[in-house]
Amino acid sequence: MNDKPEITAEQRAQYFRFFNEVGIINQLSSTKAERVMPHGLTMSQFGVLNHFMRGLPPKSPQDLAAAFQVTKGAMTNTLKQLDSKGFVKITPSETDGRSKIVSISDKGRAAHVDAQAALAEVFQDFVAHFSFEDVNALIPGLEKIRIWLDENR
Amino acid sequence: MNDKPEITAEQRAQYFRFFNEVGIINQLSSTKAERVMPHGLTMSQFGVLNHFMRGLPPKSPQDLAAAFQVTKGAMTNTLKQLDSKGFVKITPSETDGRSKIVSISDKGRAAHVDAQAALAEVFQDFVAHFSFEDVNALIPGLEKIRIWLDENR
DNA sequence: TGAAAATAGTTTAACGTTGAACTAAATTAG
DNA sequence: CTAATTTAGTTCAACGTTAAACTATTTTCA
Repeated sequence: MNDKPEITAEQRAQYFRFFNEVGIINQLSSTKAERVMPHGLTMSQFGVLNHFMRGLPPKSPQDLAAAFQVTKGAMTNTLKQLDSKGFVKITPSETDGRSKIVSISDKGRAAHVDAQAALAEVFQDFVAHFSFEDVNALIPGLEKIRIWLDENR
Repeated sequence: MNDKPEITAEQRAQYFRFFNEVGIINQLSSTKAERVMPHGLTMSQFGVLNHFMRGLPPKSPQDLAAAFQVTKGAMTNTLKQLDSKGFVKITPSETDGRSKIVSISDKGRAAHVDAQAALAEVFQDFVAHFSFEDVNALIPGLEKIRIWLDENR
């Protein structure tokens, strides 16, 4: 009938299963983490702080949205809350009147330390059950899939 | 200072990275899939139909919530919409006055066929880029982590 | 058997997300 | 140069989720 690559029903079920597992892991882990987060931080907010704490330079909201693969609207929302807590500095770009530059503040750095500690507590058990090698082995495969999904959305 | 298992900052970053990749994959894939879904089906709704199409017997909302690892409230919401579309039958349990029994309807079966076809279209490219073996290799690791997270929420 | 505890399901508020509509500024082309 | 297009950011409605409060049953056990 057609010459497209065919897969069996069992294989299709396994592909589906992959996305199912990913969905449940995401749901359970972020709920678990957010429950212990200090300063009312969400994982999205923590992600932005974490980004800058990794030594990355100030970025525009647009660049942050791209880095985290969320819409501009979602990033506006996240940044608004970080700003209201004084955890980031947002200044207008000097070279582009449409754009802004986001960087982390000292208060944000302190909050990140607290959040990191809270997360470490939660991940204690996880780390005890899943070795670094176990988790690390999964990352290249996940990364390839994530990149492809990003390029083909 | 303490005798808990210590991990390096680099290792902690990799653990964090794992959950990051999972989060992005989940977000991108479900948005992509939901965009082409027929009958206004969400992935949650499709999941329930799919569950029954795999030949599994009728179940209570509670059992479905457990199977999909969502709260009872979320499952109430999903079932309400499937019911309003006539895709499931919901009848009171005959042995327990608190409980109900959910099963798929003929209309639901037909909708699932349509949805499966729409998904197949979307996954066409994905399947072409990621072999069954690639994806399959990730599942046992993900499953172990999902089970642990479920048991330790 | 009767009171207390557990369980099934619903409802509601709060939240983060998408997608679309919108404003304002910058870039591109005729 | 000016008009059309693109880009950065905001706002808003819709949606699915959690958590918590609630009703109605069932189970436990003293």
